[in-house]
Amino acid sequence: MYVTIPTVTAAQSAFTPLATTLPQTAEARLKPGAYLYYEGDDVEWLYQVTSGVLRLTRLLADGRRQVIAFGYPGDIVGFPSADIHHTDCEALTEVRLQPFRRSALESGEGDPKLHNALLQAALREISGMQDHFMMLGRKSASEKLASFLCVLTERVGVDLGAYRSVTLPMSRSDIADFLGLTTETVSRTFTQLRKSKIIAIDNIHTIIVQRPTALLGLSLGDRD
Amino acid sequence: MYVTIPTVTAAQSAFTPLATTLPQTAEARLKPGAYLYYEGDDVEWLYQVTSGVLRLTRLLADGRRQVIAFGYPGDIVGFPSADIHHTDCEALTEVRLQPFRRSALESGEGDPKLHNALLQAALREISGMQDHFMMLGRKSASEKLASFLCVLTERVGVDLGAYRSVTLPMSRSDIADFLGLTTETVSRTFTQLRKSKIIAIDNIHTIIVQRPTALLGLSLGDRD
DNA sequence: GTAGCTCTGTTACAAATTGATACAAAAACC
DNA sequence: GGTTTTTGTATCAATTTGTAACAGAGCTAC
Repeated sequence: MYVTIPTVTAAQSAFTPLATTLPQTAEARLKPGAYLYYEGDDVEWLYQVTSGVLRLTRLLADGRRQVIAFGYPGDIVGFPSADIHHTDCEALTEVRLQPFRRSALESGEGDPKLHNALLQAALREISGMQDHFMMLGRKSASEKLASFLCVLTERVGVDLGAYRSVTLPMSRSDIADFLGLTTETVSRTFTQLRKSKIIAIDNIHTIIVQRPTALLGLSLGDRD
Repeated sequence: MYVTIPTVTAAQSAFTPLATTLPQTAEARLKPGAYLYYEGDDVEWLYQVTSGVLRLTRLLADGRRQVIAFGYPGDIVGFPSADIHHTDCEALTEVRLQPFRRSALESGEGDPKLHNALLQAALREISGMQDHFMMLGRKSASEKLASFLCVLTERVGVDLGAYRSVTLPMSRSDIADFLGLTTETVSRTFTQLRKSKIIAIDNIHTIIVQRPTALLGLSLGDRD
């Protein structure tokens, strides 16, 4: 899951199971904190998230960390490069996954439809990452956090009548490492959004969006 | 072309023409300033850069710009998502290109080897972009510019005996928009590198790397 | 060729944003 | 329930940006 232009991203990423005519491999399950794979591991499987949330990270030698993506239902994770994984992948919640053999992407023998679905997912991944470049390189702290909350709200938010609620299973430092900020800046920006009554913080992992239009405006760069 | 860990990136990206048993489509040529495609165009072709340099950009509604990548010899550009291009692509120099029909990537009929080569290029693209996330999100201005110069030096630098020279066909603002900085910061950082005798600036588009090891150190986060 | 113009790049200084540090409060974990 | 970890907030510092002035390269017209 990547973030820049909330409405566009949200629309295309609804959960659709990948089409295949073959019998599916049995579903995999992960408990919170469990790792699906590590950077450097050989790639044997790709996975489509069925339920729950994954976190993909990369580390620099000096300990700096970048969260590459969060894996939400419908997302495909585990694309190989030179046969190996290039991120760590950890479950943030209970996660259910549909595994696909790497050969389903790379050889296409057996099931051309599945092959094409995985290829299209890889191409969508490239486009989504390009969006995220814009976010990391050119957006301010408040634009970044507003974009993040907008996309999550549209994609996995719950309708509460007047408002909308969204659950954030990740920590503040996960959000910071995803958006290229420090945890303090994330915290400060949450507080600003709360004080301007755009959001309410029900508890640390539950945000109520009170003024979605204002949040969208902020994400697009309207001045506070 | 993406940038984070100089040595790794440089090694894998030497120019290798994609293997195909079919007759090749005639080479395409672009003059400096010519556009290969625009954001929103239908994708009919992918291209491998044979010689010259391309610049891929995305724009935000308010005019902010992100340079997504520079296309150097060996790079594949034009991966579609939802059938359309998601960046503008302009030639910075005279460019020669080998076109491949989009169907060579997507259907694979005709030439399985070419299909696989294009797929592997797409997967390398994903990994390269993940590297670049780290750069945009977690590196300082001097680390960014040092990384950029390191990668370019290794990939397209010219050996001058003791030193190494590299040509930068792009403008300072292109570099800024690639690294998520302002042109002033890029300019100031060039000056710092010059004053500390790590590089010399022969002319605006030609850099001499005098102390490659110091440059590599800077790119990895060693304190000035 | 060259005078004048435009665009790009450099530099200095002020301002703003973000980051670092410290500590209190809240939450999560045994 | 006590300990550890995470989060929030404040203050201060550092980095980066914004502004502005100027230098210089390249282009055009003459």
